[in-house]
Amino acid sequence: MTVTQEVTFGESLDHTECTKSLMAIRDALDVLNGKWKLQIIIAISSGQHKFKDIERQIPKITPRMLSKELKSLEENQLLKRIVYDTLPVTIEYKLTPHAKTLEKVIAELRNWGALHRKKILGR
Amino acid sequence: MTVTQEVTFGESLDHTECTKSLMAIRDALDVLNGKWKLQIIIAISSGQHKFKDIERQIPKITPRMLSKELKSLEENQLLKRIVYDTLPVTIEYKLTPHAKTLEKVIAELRNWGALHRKKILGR
DNA sequence: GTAACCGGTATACCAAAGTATAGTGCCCAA
DNA sequence: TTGGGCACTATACTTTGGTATACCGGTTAC
Repeated sequence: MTVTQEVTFGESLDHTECTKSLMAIRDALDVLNGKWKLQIIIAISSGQHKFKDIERQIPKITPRMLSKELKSLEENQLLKRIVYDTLPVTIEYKLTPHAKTLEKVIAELRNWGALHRKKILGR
Repeated sequence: MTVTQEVTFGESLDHTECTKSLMAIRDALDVLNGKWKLQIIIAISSGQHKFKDIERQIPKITPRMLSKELKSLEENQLLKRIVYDTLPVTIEYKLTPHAKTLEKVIAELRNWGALHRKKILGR
């Protein structure tokens, strides 16, 4: 005998628990959101640490957006701006260990995104 | 002896692989993005299936946004709009099994979001 | 000295996302 | 018959996100 099972989402949570979860999820999404953040993270991860190098690696990004997004990522402690006391000063952007903790999230997003793509484009 | 380890992001990927991954991640983020989508999913998951009921459960949402977001979620096959041939017609929004597959992603986002919150607000 | 590179900032603009407010057509109950 | 609920849509507006273009001060290479 087959009955239509209600599709629910995780265990039901009481109101405050639910609000807390929602805030956490929003926080995570906000950190990753924006047209360029992921590409910047990838560029740095792939070995580009200088402003101009990152700019060159990401097609069409403007210095304004790069500057903005670097600041946002730094505020979120995903990267650190390091000033070397050379002449002229050199500046490097490096991912922090905290950025590393994003890996699992990103892997899940990638997996689901790929699954979703198949689903929508008709396997 | 301690050396500063380079923080990299997953295994390095070649360019096409990387672009594919990026697209998948973007797809996933886009599905969840928007101020109201998660709350709508939660409302439906928690048993509200009618337009007005969902609207009442989500404070401050306007019917315009609810309508838009429901359409977006339906396009992404996360929910289905079911029209019952009653008088007057009743309409119900139900999550699909595909929505269920989002659970792991959302759990990861929630976990990381909570971790991040602690990190930023100074444990 | 002047042209070019680095690491950005400033100003103006444009487009997407979200809000506010009102109104539609249908049904039903009093 | 009129007032209310349901499931929305329409129009106008504001806010946020992103683009385009130009420029800045300091440093080196010619």
